[in-house]
Amino acid sequence: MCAAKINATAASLLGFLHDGPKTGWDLVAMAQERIGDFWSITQSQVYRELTAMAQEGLVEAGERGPRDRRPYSITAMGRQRFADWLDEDVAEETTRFPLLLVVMFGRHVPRDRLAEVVEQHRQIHLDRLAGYEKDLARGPRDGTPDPYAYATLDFGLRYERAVLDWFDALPAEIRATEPDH
Amino acid sequence: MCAAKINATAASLLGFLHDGPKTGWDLVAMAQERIGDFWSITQSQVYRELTAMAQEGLVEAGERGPRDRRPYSITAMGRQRFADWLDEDVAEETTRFPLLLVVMFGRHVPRDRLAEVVEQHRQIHLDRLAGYEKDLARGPRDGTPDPYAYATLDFGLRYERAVLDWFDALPAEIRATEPDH
DNA sequence: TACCCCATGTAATCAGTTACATGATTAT
DNA sequence: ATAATCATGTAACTGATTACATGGGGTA
Repeated sequence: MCAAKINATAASLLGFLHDGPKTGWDLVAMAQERIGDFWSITQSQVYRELTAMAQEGLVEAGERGPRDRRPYSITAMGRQRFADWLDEDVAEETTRFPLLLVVMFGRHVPRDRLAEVVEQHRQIHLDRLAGYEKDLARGPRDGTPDPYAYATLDFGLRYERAVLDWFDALPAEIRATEPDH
Repeated sequence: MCAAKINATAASLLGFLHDGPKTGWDLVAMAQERIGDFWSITQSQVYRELTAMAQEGLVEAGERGPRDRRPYSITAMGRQRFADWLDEDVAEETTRFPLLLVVMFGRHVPRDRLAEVVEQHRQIHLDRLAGYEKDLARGPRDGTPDPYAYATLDFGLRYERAVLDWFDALPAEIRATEPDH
């Protein structure tokens, strides 16, 4: 009942808790901001993992503060388990890209509809790229450069640029609406 | 109890069934080959979805053939539901990239370990790119060019190239092992 | 006082993964 | 005969998502 492997979501929470106690609410916001672009976490998960980790002794709940805020801090066991997680094999990324499904089944999709969907998603990626570029321009949150955070941002930038290049290279069958005449 | 929304996995199966009856086994292989790179499907899921869709009347099970092969064919209702699915909003892609978590928490990772993990994954992406390039060189499976399949392959190529460029641009703190002297 | 945001938590469901059990057919 | 592969299916579990319920605290 002790050395159960933790999952990446729980590990992330432990990672954030290295910087000091945080409430579930804080962790949700923090995860959204710092890893939300490549690791989605919901509020439900956070509270569940915190409860579970508290039971295992990886984190400790502190006194409830105003508005029922309950800060959790990481324990020595929690640090150990986080280090263990870092020592395990790192899984490959999983991508599930519904748009590519629609494209693959493109011959069953009315041409105008396909072009519409494609254009919608191109816009999404344009917006995401713009967001990343704004983050880049703003620089590190606390002024001190963090090569690790920068590297993940750089990934986002390169990814979105690659996706946009892909959109631009799509053939007319997929990208353009039927000429009307 | 009728118009329940189908999920993307079920929709994909319906998509494949447009080309004629297929068994669960066939569908697993087909999905792996044609959409496996951006939509993972397990054998368990396929059989479960087929059973469920049969109950809803979206597919019909045929006679069992040799080796208990049981071909499913799509029904009119199935075609309709597939078309409905194509008409819904297409969800954004979800990416879960454990390596980026490790990088983000890089300051808690021993330097050599970090470099090791990074190198392992660079190799994975090199291999994937090589695989895609081979697919590209081989051309369409049945000789007839398919712009839709080509577009998804093109995505894979661009994605892997972008990831590799990212690896190459990583700073020494992340990519290089400690110089020993 | 009324309203909005902060904050925690539960319930229900859906989706995905792993592992296993079973038997048929083909090839050696 | 036996091993490998084809083929279907179930069980158990883990993880992720959505929706909802509850109440505190600050502000207009």
